[in-house]
Amino acid sequence: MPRAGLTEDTVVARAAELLEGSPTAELTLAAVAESLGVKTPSLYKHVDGLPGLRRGMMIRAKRSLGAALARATMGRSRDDAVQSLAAAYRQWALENPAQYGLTVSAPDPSDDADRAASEAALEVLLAVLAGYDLRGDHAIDAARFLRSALHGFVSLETSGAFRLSADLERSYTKLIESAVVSLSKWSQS
Amino acid sequence: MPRAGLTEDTVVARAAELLEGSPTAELTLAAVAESLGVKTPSLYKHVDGLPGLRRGMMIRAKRSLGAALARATMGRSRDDAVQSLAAAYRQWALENPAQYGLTVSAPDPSDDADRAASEAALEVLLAVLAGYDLRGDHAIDAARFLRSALHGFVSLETSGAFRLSADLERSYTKLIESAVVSLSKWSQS
DNA sequence: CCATCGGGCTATTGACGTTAGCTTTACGGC
DNA sequence: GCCGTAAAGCTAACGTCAATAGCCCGATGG
Repeated sequence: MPRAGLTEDTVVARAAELLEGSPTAELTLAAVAESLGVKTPSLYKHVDGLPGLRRGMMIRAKRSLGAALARATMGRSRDDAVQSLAAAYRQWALENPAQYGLTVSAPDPSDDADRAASEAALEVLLAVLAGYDLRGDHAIDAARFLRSALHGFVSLETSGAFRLSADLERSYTKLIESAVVSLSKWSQS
Repeated sequence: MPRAGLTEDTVVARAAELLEGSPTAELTLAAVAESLGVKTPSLYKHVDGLPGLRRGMMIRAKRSLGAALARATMGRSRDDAVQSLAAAYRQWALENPAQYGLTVSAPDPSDDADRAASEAALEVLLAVLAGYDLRGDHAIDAARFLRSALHGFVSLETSGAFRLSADLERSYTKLIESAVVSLSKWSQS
């Protein structure tokens, strides 16, 4: 009998696929194992139980989102950068709706990998805001403002809370437009 | 042996308490039953299993939030109403952080009680926005905008995502201030 | 005082997470 | 090529929990 040849990455990746496949159903170790052609206890060789699997998926998702944001803002600044960041943020969430929720969870301060992934994503946002020359508390307020706007819209959209048929693209564009105006108004330069 | 004298309301209410008591731990029928001094199967006389319990908590939470918002906006209009609504929204979420997540879930169209509770809360927001005389798509965009801002901030705050020590009150106030400015700019009157 | 309704119980089943301990595969050193 | 070892995957077993079936008895109305 040949071996399955699993690694932590393959297990976590498959779990993420299953989660996207049926976002309503609860993710179970049994389902992941079966999908990999393996018995449940074997997963414990690669992942520290269900909590470990969830943690793996969370970090994976945060890294992926952070990378997408970084890609979107390279070579751009100010309003241009904010709009590109906002578009990438929403696009990633729509492509990975089930994983999006994982990216929001506050990082465990004692978990280095988690902290690093979370901070990397946050850095992108702060780098973009740096273009507006905001100092001290103003910078913090602006970061919270932008995060709230992005997360709020995307979270409501992916959870199906926007039920009217009106164009979501336009609503989002207007939201970002307004945010940009506010940022510019707060800007020192 | 005297009876416990349970009703659906007492069961759901106790479940909500337990959820607030330890938001991390998963809510279990066994825990609810034990907390009520009753065996697990007895709960099925009042609640349709775990899904039914969750549904009950969700509707309860939506109603409570909707009522708080309605109270906050009575006798107010425009910026005054928006600010009062925003404060009430955040306050409710901070007082019921674990239940807050339940209020966001999109209503099941086939569940009348759920739909009614969700729409009642939405009505409050629409009533407030009516003061700005927004027509058609503009009204929808504005509703989405305001909801996104409120939910985004509150959701990030209750999940512990804002880790810097800077004053959250001030950040929220500025967020709402900016939102109000945008609404006024879109207003026809 | 009795009949009925229903609230709470016991017993049981099945799914799942988790641990312990075994088997066997793959691989490095000789 | 051969062997020793680390680890991958397995079986067996246990505990927890959701859920269903069926019973008992407490409460209430006539």
